[in-house]
Amino acid sequence: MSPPKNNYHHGDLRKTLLKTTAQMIISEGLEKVSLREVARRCGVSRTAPYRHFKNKNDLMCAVAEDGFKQLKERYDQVVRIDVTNPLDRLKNIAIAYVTFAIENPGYYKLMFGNEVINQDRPTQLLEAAATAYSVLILTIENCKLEEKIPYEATDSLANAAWAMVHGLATLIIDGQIQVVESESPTPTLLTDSKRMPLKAMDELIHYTIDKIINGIATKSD
Amino acid sequence: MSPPKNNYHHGDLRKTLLKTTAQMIISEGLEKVSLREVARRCGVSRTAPYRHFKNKNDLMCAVAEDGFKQLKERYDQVVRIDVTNPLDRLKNIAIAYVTFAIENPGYYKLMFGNEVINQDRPTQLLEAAATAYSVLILTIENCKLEEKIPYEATDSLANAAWAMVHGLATLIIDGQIQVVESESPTPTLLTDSKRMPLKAMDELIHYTIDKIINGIATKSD
DNA sequence: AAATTATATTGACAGTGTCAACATTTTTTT
DNA sequence: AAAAAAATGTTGACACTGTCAATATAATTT
Repeated sequence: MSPPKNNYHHGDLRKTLLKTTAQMIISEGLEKVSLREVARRCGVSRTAPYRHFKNKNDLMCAVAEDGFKQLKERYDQVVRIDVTNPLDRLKNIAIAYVTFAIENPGYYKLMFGNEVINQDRPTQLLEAAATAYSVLILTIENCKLEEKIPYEATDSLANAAWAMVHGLATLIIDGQIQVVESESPTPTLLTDSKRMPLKAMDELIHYTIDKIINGIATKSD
Repeated sequence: MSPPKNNYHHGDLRKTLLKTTAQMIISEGLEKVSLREVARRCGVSRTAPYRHFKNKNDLMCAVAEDGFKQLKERYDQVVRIDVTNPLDRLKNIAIAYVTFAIENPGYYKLMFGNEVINQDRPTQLLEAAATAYSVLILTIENCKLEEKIPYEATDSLANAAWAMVHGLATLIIDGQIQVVESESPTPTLLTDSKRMPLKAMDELIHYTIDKIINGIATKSD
């Protein structure tokens, strides 16, 4: 109620914990996030977070939930764009997905990996994930209606499409396909094919997504 | 030289450490592997491993190297199989890749993630990875020669193919696409599309790989 | 036999997540 | 308004982790 506060009770710790964790993921990286360090940065003791979250997993799940909402936001922006061919919308969704991963690698690993978050995920998180996923489902269903995609099970199509863009995203953010500034001046090994300049990286993304859409749009048998 | 040994010097610790680490990855899971526990199981003190490996990263890299050799072995087995259409060989490679990941999730995450292994990987590891990768390269080049794949840059084609199967593999082993025993009796949420019986999982793998091959085999523009 | 090298050990430090026990503040109930 | 209850925060402790320095022992070389 009164602004100065007694300084024992923080006042809005839950929100501050979430914000601080998000900032740490963005600037320091997901693996650097520790409950103790987050608490430290909130100016609070090591165990204070336990009054607002069951444990670290619980806190991270809440952050991941927000991540899915952000991703959904991007999807919505894409869906608003008019397209003549619904496959273009599917392609735009794919690009938005990979772009999100590249711009928020920490968030992405948190949301789609299970190194930080374990398997018991709260309903809210599952719902946020499902909500984002539903955009893909709807987009695919629309493609089917306009006969741009074979009339196969939407779930299978969605899983396949998801798997493919997920692979592209993770390979890039895990540094398996490396981005370098210019043409690599030191051709050391055969692994050079995985190191490529920024422009080439962008080309690879579009190239791969084209292949993905092609694959999805082709009947499989 | 003499079999009984003095029991202070282990005798063959390096090899034992590698074997024990591999066993732990397989039975306990990658994230459960700690240097101290490995040492414990080898009946040796916490810091003994440091006489044989620079640090934990170095040990894990050596294990990962072996993983790439195992993967290469599987590729070689696949390549020995005769096919009329070279695309079938590419498909078999893809299946071998995903199967390896599902059967050895710990190894796979070690090899293709960067949670355990950091970015400075020894040359030997890079070489083992490149050797396995070269099988994919050769298979693709063969497809191009027989005009089953458009004549685009092999690197781009390989990266695209790799990304797609990598996504399928990681989604499965990270439990994002769940395997359940029977038809799920409790239809809780929309997320049900991701939980599927074992047979369906196998079908999804083949289905997705078909899509991937289709995509690769289609000219992109 | 002596010196050197390889190998293994204990002690220590700075981290981590999480629990129990305790303190303080806020809210609710009497 | 006073008392009880609930919410929120703190310190101490435990069992882990990776890694370093200093030390001890065994094997090898000189």
